[in-house]
Amino acid sequence: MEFKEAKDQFLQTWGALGSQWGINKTMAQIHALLMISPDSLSMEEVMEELQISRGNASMNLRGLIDWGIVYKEYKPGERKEYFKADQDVDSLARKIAIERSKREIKPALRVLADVKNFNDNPSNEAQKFKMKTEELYEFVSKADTMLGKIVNQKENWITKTIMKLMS
Amino acid sequence: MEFKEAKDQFLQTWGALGSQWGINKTMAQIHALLMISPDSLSMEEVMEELQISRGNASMNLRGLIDWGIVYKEYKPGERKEYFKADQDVDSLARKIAIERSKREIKPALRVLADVKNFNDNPSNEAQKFKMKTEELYEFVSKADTMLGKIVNQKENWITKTIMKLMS
DNA sequence: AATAAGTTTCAATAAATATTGAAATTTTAA
DNA sequence: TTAAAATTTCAATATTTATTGAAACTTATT
Repeated sequence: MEFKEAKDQFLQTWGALGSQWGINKTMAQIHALLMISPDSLSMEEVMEELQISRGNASMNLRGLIDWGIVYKEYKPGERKEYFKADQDVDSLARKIAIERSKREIKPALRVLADVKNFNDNPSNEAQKFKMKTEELYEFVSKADTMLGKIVNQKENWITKTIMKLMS
Repeated sequence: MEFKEAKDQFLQTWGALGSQWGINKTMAQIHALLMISPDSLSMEEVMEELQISRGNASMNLRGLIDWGIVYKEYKPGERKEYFKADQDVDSLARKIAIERSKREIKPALRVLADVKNFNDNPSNEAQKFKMKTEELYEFVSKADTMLGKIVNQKENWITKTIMKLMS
């Protein structure tokens, strides 16, 4: 396989993976592109490489900056902005995990906490509901804690986690 | 909050959570509904409760059965089919994890394994690409292993994992 | 074997999401 | 200031994904 071909396939695959794990396709692709680029890239270069519009590039670059995984860079004597990705693979995963917990899991937990305390009602159906929602609340809550624990170990968290799980 | 209201809100929330974690909204809602129901439900009942069409109910029930988290039940003297969910919360999460690994992570890994061995090329860009794709391959591969380890502990895997991560 | 009850399929449609492109805005250099 | 360069915004459009509903099919009953 030639380099150009390999690169394109990589960008496609990483985009698809990203869109399945909570960040959209273009965002994942831009991030991937910046990751593998030796130098920081201008918006033009990103547009060109991924064949996307200016608006799309602008919005998704901002998105990545909001997520804290891409940074702006200014080159001396140059007017335009350049972008570079956080070089650390782990930090991408960590930030996705944190963000998803905040945006999805925590809000869902609040609702679960709420509904499991509905005005009591002695019917069989209501009793089972209470039981199950309590169980689900516990489960989601534990899963969220687990995610936090995995991801908050400072470095090499995947390796560390696997090690601990060996025992 | 009244029971009916609590139930509806629960079904909504669980559906939203599901759709963010790789199973579609209706599927997650049907599963949730079956989980909290004391008795198994007919397709009619599912349609009625969630206000969805027959086709939708049929396809998503089949999907849940394919995933192995919902079962058909036949009541003596009754012609229609009834459905009940696996009562175990853990098994839902376990099956989602297994399925996602199989459908998304493993295929992506195959591509990564492939592209990182492109026909070598001494340019700076190509060298960095090689380095990063190798790194990403390692990362995804470890993450997949970790997911497998977490989920393959037989019972109480979340609790066990949290315990191990405490040390 | 005919018919009614129940289920599945799938083309058509709707809903949700992502992308474009050009006008409006902001920034910088002369 | 002014004007060119760069970026952002957002209504229009395209794409993707989910849902409907009715015809086709399957299964059970008489």
